[in-house]
Amino acid sequence: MAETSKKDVAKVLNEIGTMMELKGENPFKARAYYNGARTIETLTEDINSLVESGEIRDVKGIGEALSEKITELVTTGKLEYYENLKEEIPEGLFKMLEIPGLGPKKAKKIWDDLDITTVGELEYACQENRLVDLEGFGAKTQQKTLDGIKFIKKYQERWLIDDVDEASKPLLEFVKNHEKVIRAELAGSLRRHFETVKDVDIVASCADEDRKQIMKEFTELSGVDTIIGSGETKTSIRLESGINADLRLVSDEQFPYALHHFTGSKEHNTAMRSLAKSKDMKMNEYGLFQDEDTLVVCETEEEIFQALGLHYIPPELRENTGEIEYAQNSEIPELLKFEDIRGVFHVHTHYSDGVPGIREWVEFCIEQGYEYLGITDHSKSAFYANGLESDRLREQWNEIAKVREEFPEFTLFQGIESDILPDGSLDYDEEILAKFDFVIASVHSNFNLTPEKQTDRLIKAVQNKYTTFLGHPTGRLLLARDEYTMDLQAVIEAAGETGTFIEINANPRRLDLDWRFGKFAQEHGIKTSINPDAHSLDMLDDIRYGVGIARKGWFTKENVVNAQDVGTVKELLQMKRNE
DNA sequence: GCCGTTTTCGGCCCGACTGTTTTCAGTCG
Repeated sequence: MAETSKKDVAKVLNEIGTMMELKGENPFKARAYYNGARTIETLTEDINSLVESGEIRDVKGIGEALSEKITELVTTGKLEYYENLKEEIPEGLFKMLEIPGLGPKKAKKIWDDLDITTVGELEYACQENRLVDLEGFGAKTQQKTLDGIKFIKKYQERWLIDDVDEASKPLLEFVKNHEKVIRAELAGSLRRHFETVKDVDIVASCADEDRKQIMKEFTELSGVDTIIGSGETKTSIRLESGINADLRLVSDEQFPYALHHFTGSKEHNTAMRSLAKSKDMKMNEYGLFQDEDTLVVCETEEEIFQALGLHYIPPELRENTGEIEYAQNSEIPELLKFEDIRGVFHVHTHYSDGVPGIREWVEFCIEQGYEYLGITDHSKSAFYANGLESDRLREQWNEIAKVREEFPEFTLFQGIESDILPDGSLDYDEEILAKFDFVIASVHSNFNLTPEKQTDRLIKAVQNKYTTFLGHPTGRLLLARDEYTMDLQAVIEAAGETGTFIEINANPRRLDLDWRFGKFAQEHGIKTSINPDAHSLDMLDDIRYGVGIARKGWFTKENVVNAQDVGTVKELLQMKRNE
């Protein structure tokens, strides 16, 4: 049977929702499909077993109709209802919805009245001035559509987190240090440490009379390419890098509510407003209100949560994946912090494809305040990365021995990033593997095996007694390549059973393990490690992004190997081999 | 289409902004 992943199911449900809107169905019906998609996407249980046992019907948000459709999809790999809908709706309409300012209603109108079904035809129709005559459309809408088409052609929608993070720093510094600004914070998906980010969001408070001046100076900062829009409450700019940034100014009284609102996620906010409503309160970006319009005064975000009977929810957890229920029961765990990180695994040297030498790495780690380092160059199958054959391996081991003598206070672990071959074996024999203090096993080739074979491959790799860590488990390259198709949950379960750790690769292109599996992994006894996969000294700082993703995955310090002291780490690295 | 500690029917988060209108619909976050 072909394995249907949660992602596949969510994608189908989302598309059904969109198609319903394009057909002009009851919008709440469409929303039920969107909600269902999100629910499935964030399930921690295995969808196949939920369907098999019929428990899928008990999941909140999945009713009679959705459970039947999901069951058909999972058991047969197809869904007739969806196939039929797709017959009705032209594919190009989906692309049309990516145009800013163009939603399902307008797309439907364009399709119905002009019989246009692709972005290309739409562009042509705008140039021929044919949109202006449509009911509810006008000259401005037509021009905006044309601009929007240009925009999606020219700019990508999302950025890697490090690019936006860098772009945000001078902006935030300017706003925070502005003499007229009272408080300022980052908001948006950057504050939530989402793996990709759309733009920089900054929320700040000031006196009403100072708004104009602050906004003006914000648009005049160096690096600003275009002013997209500027009012007294919101200013949007585009930086020379192509990244957009929004500054919102509110009164200091409104600041905590605005900060919470613009931090999101949208789904978290929706759930929070529902909760407020159930307590006869109303929540929006200006405040939390009871008895119609009496403000529940809160100085900070913490107090807003408190007013709703909730434990504080860190921004990283605000994805509506159960954090509100946990907060109601005061079960939000103490998440990993950057300061907890005590050592580093997974760096490359010039022996394979890295830049620094071994001594250079050790000196830099000591300078950064770390207590230990585990070097991992590529193994012999990684020809593209100058992987180490056994003679060069011995050369490296000799140098490691020397450096260890030079720095007796620092612990240098001798590791390797071993390729997982297509059959699941590692690419050195046991005799050599036993000489490493630890092994990171990673897939670097043959990404397109069948899901069954890929899953078996990874399970066999984690079952190898020498595999200490599974490296970048999903294999995704953000904004560039999807994850391998396989059953990651089965791999995580196998890792849990064998005492294998799973890294969080902190490289901003990877951020892998995907945070969505963090809770599931911990429930299966998995420890992680925040590994920079650094090829140069400056990449060591990527650990920050890895910590963000670990927090997003609900990881606590105790489940993070490189947050432990060196004595504990030595024991952890030996544990699996001694069994 | 989903849901229910006042409900199995009648709701379903909220407000700004834009552009189209002359009181509102659609889009967005």
